[in-house]
Amino acid sequence: MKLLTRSEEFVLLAVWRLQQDAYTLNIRERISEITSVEWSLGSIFTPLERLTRRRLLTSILSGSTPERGGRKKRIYSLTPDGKKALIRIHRVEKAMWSGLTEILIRS
Amino acid sequence: MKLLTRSEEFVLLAVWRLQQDAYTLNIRERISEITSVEWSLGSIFTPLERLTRRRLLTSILSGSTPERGGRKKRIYSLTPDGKKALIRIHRVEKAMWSGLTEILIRS
DNA sequence: AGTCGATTTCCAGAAAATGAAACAAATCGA
DNA sequence: TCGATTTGTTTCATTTTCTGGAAATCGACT
Repeated sequence: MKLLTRSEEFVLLAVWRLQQDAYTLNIRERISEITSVEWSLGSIFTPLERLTRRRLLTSILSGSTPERGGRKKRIYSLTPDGKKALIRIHRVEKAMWSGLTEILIRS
Repeated sequence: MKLLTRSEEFVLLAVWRLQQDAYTLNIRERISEITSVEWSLGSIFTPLERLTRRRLLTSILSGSTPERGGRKKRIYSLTPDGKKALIRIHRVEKAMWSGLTEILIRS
């Protein structure tokens, strides 16, 4: 199985963190905040779609909220495979950085 | 400035770790080992080229070794910008994972 | 010269990322 | 009720990256 790309990883992490608030616009905002980079809608929606197709994510259409413009949101959530993929990339990243962190940052 | 892609990150880390032994074939082997995934030559060479073009890496042609077939290797090394990029992605990853690591792995 | 082996470099097709625009549905106010 | 406004999703064309494999290099050996 392939490793997650960067945006796949970020999208999965944001979904995990946002729980029942995990819909496209929120996910994008969260990722933009944390990375200090502007992410366009396409850059979030494309991986969301792909991850759903591969069954690392599922989604349901929520009821609409009574705010102005508050239409139905598509709420995403992690599948067991999504969690596994996150755990795997986390392990690989850790191994890849092992021993280098302190040295690099001090140098 | 853009964030590093996954393969860019891995390539930079491998170069950093391998020091004077950081040439294409070695880099590929190292990354394949740690990730448990087969990386083709193209998958390593392409980011090496791109990172060099962007001045996150430099390279020199080493003297050849006296083994049979031992032609000159191209040895890569990190530039200050390369180190900065690594530090940056590390910070972002840390923020992105903050608080989630234990929960995810236990769940 | 010819062959072998280590290594680099090129290339074409596939996949992913990007930015912008189109589409949809709910609310509000005149 | 109708149009303007707001929140949200989806589509699309273009560019950038990734991928696997094949070709080109070049030193060493015979």
